[in-house]
Amino acid sequence: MMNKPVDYSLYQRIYMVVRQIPSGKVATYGDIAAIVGCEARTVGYALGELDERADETPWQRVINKQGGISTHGLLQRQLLEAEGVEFNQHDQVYMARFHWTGPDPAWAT
DNA sequence: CGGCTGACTCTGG
DNA sequence: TCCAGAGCCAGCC
Repeated sequence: MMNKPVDYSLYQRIYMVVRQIPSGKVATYGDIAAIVGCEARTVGYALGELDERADETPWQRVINKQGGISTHGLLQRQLLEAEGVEFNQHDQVYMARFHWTGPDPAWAT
């Protein structure tokens, strides 16, 4: 069903995609970037403007490609573990088990 | 309109 | 394996 091309800003689209990540799963900056059509850095910049207290967007589910956390490590890790995401001895998420494989088909634009 | 800032990823040495 | 440089987007003074 063709949704009208909403004039949401790139940042808004990024947040939109992030909210598609189910609890207990994680996605990388590159994944989000590929979906909204921008560079990985831009995704990081967008998330950087979020208030950590803003529960509207599960920013903690977005991690780097290494499966680790770039900054504010502790808080983000705590939140992920609370959702059932496990870390190995390298402080990286078990991507094979928790990596989000993409948006829900029913979501399709 | 110019300049600054910021949660990434890849490549080479 | 560790470190530095490049890439060059969007939003806010």
